[in-house]
Amino acid sequence: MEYNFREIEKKWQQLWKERGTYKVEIDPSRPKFYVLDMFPYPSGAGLHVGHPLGYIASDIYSRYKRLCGFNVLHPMGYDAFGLPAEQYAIQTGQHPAVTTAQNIKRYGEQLQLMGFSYDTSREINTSQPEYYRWTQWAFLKMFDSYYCNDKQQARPISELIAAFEQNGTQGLNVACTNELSFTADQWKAMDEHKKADILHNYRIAFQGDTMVNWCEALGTVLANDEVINGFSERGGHPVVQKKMKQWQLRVTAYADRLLAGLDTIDWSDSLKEIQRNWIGRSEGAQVFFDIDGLDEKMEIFTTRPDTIFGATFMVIAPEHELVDKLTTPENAAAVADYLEQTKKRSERERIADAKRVSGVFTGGHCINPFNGRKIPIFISDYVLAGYGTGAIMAVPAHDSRDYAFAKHFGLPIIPVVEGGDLSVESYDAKEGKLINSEFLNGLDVKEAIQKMFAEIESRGLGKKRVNYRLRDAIFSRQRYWGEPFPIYYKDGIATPLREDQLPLELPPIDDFRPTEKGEPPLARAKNWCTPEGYPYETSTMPGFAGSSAYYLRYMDPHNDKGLVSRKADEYWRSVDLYLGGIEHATGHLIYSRFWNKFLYDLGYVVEDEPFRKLVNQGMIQGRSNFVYRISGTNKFVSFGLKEQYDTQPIHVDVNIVNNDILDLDAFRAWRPEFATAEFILEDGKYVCGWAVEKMSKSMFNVVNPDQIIEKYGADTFRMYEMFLGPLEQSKPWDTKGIDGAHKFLKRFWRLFTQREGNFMISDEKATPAELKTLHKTIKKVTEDIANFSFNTAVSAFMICLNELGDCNKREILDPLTRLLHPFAPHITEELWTSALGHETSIFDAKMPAFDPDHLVENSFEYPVSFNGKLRFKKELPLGIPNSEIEKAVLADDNAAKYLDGKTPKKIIIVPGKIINIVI
RNA sequence: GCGGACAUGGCGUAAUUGGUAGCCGCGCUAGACUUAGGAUCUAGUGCCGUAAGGCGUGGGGGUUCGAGUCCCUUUGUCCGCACCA
Repeated sequence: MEYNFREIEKKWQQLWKERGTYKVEIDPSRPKFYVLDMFPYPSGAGLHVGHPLGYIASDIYSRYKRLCGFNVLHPMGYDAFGLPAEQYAIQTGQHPAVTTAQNIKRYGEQLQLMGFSYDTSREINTSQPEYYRWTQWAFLKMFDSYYCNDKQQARPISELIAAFEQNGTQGLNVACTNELSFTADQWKAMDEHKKADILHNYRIAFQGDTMVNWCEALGTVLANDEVINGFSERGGHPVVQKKMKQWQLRVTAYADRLLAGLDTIDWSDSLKEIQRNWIGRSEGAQVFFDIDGLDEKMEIFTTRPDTIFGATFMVIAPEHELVDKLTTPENAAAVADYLEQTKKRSERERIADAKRVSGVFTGGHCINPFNGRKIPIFISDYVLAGYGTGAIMAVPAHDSRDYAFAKHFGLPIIPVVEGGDLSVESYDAKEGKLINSEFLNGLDVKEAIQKMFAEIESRGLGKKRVNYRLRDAIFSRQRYWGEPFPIYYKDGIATPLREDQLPLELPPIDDFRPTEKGEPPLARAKNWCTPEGYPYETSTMPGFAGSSAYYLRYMDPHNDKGLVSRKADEYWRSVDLYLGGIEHATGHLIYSRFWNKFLYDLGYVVEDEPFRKLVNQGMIQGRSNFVYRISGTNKFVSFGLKEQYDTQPIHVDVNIVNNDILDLDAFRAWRPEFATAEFILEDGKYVCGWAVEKMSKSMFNVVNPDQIIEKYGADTFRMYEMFLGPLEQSKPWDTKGIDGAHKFLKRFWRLFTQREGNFMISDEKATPAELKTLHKTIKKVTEDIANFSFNTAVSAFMICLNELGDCNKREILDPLTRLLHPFAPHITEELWTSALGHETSIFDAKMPAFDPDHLVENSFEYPVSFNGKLRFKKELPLGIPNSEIEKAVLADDNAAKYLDGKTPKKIIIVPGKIINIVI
């Protein structure tokens, strides 16, 4: 009986569906385990072989945990709002909802083919009102909250209003955009507009002016992580800086907790490091400098207050608010000119000539508060408006950027730390003795920094302060295909809807472009206003909104009373294993943690961190094939001979190439222009060249899982993807090699059917050797799954079959089938019921237990070839003490010769063998 | 520039975590069965050498009885951040 994978896989996928095999419910009698994949954005191209890598790994883990007795939640869904569907709609007029639904259907079919154990009754789709209602709900909660630094917690905004009425801003320690100061009376005297404005300064979801990444081609703003080197992540369009009023989320309020939380979760060090860098915490001092001739002070941030005696000038960002006041009439023209110049330079250009020094003198001066010296104030775009206070004290002797600036403008350079050669470059190191610094002289840098913190505070010049690189998340997009904000404008004041008015559904429109006035497409919607006629917000939420709390929704996907019920949340708690790509390190994985912590503060969820363990699967790249056309002809020369001709490489569809050998007929049929192609072969074959590239249609290197499954079956596909290499590693897809995995399954099948061609299982007792092989495999595979080392687990199965020969004993095959099930669910399910005769699904079986008794080595050998002098091989029974082994070694003739009368210093013994004898 | 990861046969990789380097698979070679095989099975396959033997984990150095593994140095590849004060 042949291994008919097509029939078997179809049969079981059907049965699983009918029986609802993978449906899970809360079950307090069993421990829970939550395994989640980062849900896909359903693109029009469908899945290629790279996408399922993580899904296969998580499915293996889910099934394994289930077989270990856990109640496993393993859901899947779709991140369905997003730019590509909208871009497609602009081009074709097709409503994004329509194309998205089509794509989801296609994805669902493809996923189904791979035999995943998803509870499909929990499937979610972020673009459906039943789902995004809760995204809007969370937004309302954020709008209605501020962050209290003392309590380290989000609190209702009403508390803050009460505090303002009592004491104004007196004694306030809360997260805010700008430090404001007013009394209770002033607060009470403000009108509604003013109060609303002030509150935006404190809300966790708030509106405010900010420099944004504006993408003209897409007609929308983008978050920092959506911009790559000045181009949009999606589409690769240029992005410029622009000041705009935008909805934002006060992620910065959580910076410290986001940082601290990293120590409590089981993520890779490299990923944690990326997040730490992204948050970019730095300790320093806020210092106020007097401005010569002005009443105001210049606030700066520095991590090196110890170098303040070396500050020979100040630099402010072009966008700094004091620019106008500082500029003296004689410098006005030059300053205006410079500002004009920097405005024109896009972010990209600024990055491109990061090394070019540019700047202009304002004419204004600051007074160094420690030595009273007057120092000039410059404007330069190397100081960023968005970081710190947008102003710095420049210490050219100990900061390379300040050094370059000082050299360029001929400014004085005063060393204040010993070391380095200032004629060549600045000395940036954080070590050495202080000089030229009055009371700091002789101190070590680290001591001096601490001393200065104290001095600055005691002299009332400023405070010790922590600064973050992390910015508040810009939360609005001038686009159609996203969640509408549950906000309307009453007399121009942003007003939230009530919770019972949710969801605010996305209205239908038929033209998806921005309006002529440059408003977002939603402005085209008819009656986009409340029943009273107040207009709704026309921008929509960004891509990360819907994916920030989706893991909570899976716990209780049909609840219409809340995002997740307390009961479901208390049972499922948080994701135990999260699988996905590293590309979400600074986007989704930050926002989700923020979102979860916010809900935690409000008491809606019980866990502070959403993803306990996270594994980043590598990316699967494409392996492109090339043919070599002899220039100006329709003749193609095989790879090995191409040097003899003048050729051009041409991408060829990898699906008509097998093991780098071109299928000539298929090639001629591929495209009309190749119908008459001629070939120069080597050894009768046309060998193609190859290269590793991104998997994409234009490279003709997309391998479709459907085709692989059609040819080899899902079980083979699953095993082969795992066998390809370590899960975390990126690697090119190469179909060649899949035969090995397929051969393994055929051999496995044959063990059950080898005699007569029908299933035939022997009830004979297994030999010790067979048991040893079985238990060795159980041990290895179990450990490998726990370590996410699926490639070595697959190897272990192959070794197991090599060792078993044609053993068809139940005592071996029954546990082996269970062990293999997570990897190859269809074939094992079939064999479990048909060949082994079990009545219940193998998915409800138990993982075989590993018994160390069967692993006992039966002999101790010491084949040693040491320095080419000592050679012997003896067998000793295992389990004897080391002293006995040593005695046996000393009694050996060859060893005696080698030792030549000397006593060995040490005999190095590891289980099963002697490694070395040291004289 | 800063931070991180990696480097092993023709290829993907493995190595009990400091203990016989190259497991498993692909590919290749030879053979068996077969009308045929892109099926199956057997044997071989790191490199040089007929062999004995020698050499081998990017290069150089070190620690150790012993290093793919640890340390220093160097080269190369990939990734993250990038004027972050």
